[in-house]
Amino acid sequence: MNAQAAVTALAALAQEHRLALFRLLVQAGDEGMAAGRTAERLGIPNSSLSFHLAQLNRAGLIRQERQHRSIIYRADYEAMNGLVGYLMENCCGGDGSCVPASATPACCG
Amino acid sequence: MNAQAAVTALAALAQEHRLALFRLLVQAGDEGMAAGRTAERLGIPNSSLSFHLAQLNRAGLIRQERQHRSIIYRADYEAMNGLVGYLMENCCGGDGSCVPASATPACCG
DNA sequence: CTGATATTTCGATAGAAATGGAAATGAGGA
DNA sequence: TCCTCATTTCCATTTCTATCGAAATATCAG
Repeated sequence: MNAQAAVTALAALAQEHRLALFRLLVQAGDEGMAAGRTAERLGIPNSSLSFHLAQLNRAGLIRQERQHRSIIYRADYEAMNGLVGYLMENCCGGDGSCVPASATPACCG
Repeated sequence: MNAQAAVTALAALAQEHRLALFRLLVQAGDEGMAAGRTAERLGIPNSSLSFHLAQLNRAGLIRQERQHRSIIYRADYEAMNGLVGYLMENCCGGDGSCVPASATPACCG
């Protein structure tokens, strides 16, 4: 994770619909969710949703996979963990007095 | 942490200079850093820096305290932890199969 | 091939955010 | 009080972003 990638990821998340979308996928887990289904759940037009999915994808926060006629989206947990780690990097001077390395945040890792 | 607050916080971090600024303060720890000193470190004009500090402050990610003629800024670790927790909330369906509650990310908490 | 379904691309409009110099504000020292 | 230092506010300009209907693309079933 570098500054540029982190800014891109944070910008992708810094929008009402995209944040809801990402959390929806985080909570959906391995199973993921089809694009159309997320549009239903969030109540926004398909074209808007597609735009937001593209942003999250470009930021590396989600992955897509075609399944029959649908495209299934999944959260990329590794990317999320990397972003969180970047924010907390060397917290309080990085002398280890603050957070033990073992407590580094990680989901599904 | 709610969606609105999270979007505000993420938007505050989704900018090259503000992200660098926030990480600088995270790494500075309890001691914090004066506004002018952060401008020096980041090499940006005071007026720009002040704008960015205000954004982070409005988002609740940093705190300020006057000390003599300077204003010392500090990262708000609790806010950061709250934001991270919000992103990971109910990860993978929230059945606990993914992240044990004890591994919830936390810095200085 | 034809029709149906799922998703993305296009395009125009409207709104929000970053920038930095100059001036204003606020606090402390002599 | 007067001066200096630290920080913020103001302002105009420029650039980036969200929105969503309509049309285009892609996959599959029959």
